Amino acid sequence: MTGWQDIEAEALRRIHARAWPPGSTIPHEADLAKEFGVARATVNRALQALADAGWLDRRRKAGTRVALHPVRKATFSIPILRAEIEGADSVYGYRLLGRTLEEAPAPIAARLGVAGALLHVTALHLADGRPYAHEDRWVNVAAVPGIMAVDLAVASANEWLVTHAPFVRGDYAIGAAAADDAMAGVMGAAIGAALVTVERTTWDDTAGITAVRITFREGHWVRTVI
Amino acid sequence: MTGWQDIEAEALRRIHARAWPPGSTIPHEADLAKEFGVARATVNRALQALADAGWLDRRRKAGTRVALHPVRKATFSIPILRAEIEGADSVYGYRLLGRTLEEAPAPIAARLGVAGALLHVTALHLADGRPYAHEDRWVNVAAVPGIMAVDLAVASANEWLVTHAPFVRGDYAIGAAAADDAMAGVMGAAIGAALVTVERTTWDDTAGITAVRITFREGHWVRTVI
DNA sequence: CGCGATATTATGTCTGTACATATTAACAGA
DNA sequence: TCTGTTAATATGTACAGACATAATATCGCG
Repeated sequence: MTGWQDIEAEALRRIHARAWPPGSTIPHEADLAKEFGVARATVNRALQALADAGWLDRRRKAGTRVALHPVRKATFSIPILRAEIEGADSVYGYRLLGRTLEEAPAPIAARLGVAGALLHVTALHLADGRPYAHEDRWVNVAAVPGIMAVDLAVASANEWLVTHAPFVRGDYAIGAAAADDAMAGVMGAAIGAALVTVERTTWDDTAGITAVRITFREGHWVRTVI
Repeated sequence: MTGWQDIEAEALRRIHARAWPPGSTIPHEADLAKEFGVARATVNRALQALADAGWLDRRRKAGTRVALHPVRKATFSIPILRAEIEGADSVYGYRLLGRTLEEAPAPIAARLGVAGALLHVTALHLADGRPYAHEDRWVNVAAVPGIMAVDLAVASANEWLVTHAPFVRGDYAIGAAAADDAMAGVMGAAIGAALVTVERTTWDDTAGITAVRITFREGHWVRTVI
């Protein structure tokens, strides 16, 4: 019982065992430092980690309280589709379906905060030669002009953007959409099948970068651990 | 430029500005400490936060490298449905549809690691009197026997479990399901509508606690910021 | 008893030093 | 030139002490 990670684990055990019940104030850092025979800074480090994870609420002077309802979080990594497909031991494939410079629908233009023509890219991502995800993307070429020189028949817009267009904020949503004729056709799904759909928009310091809608194959689930 | 948060912000600015490009090693902590006129521990604290957020990879001796592809994470809070509905300024309502003690389907029994009868609860969560989410839940009564005494006609199983059954791990998945006759009827959705479906299973130290499937109303999206 | 001012105090942060650990660099020998 | 051993070193951690900040406790007065 010497390191901050040991102390973190013991504190978490006491929370789970209800020795420190939800809503209650736990012993002070100085007291816990005495109990464990370590420096106060070491206790502080351990409790900081638990607070970051949502188990504790901490305020100067007010003390440290076990969160009443620990806000449980589910964290999904936003993978590059290639990594996701290859990570499942499948062979990744990519097919560009369309690439135009055109005005985006009003909601997307509003979201990206741009007027004028955007690069519109549609593509298919394959796993073992079969459709895995359909991508429908709008890119603000004023923000990332370099993409105009990229051969999107061989490399997906996302893979290029990940390395050339760092974003400072984004939004992300998961929904469900019924496959219409076109989507059912391109994805090899039943007409009307419920497909997981992800929408993501990213911004850099000054402008919207890209808005994308990804529609996954029938039966796809987005999974994580809590 | 004195506190660890200032240093964190400046480091992040350099990452975004590509002064420290992806894959490259950044200056050593000791050097940055000299540059900023602070203690090395202060630089360490700032870089730790950036590493926790995924911007940096750090190894003893090897130094600190800007993540090649920062793994972006989307973090969703797993709210109590009442809080979610009330948080959207709607009136929360709850209706118990069914409560039985019976054997669970094999996959669920396997997942919870239990044999024998489980408490099976179905319920409807309402927003402004209209269906918001349908809940289909299995509870391992051997793990949480107290639930047998709970009047689930007035309080949802989840609200009781949150305060009485802390879990130490869980899994979480978001998918899409087409509304069949029964679901369309109870949710007031079109038959065949694509509905966002969440499945969650939680375990305590020794056993599975509960497995739940929540089907949201038509048009529901799970949203967060990156 | 209630309110405002002051004192106290628990967490947040910073510093400097020391030691631990994992990784890279350097060196010697085959 | 390659391999194994040793040395050097950058981050990880711990300690002790100090100061800052925000919140609670205490005290005095009307």
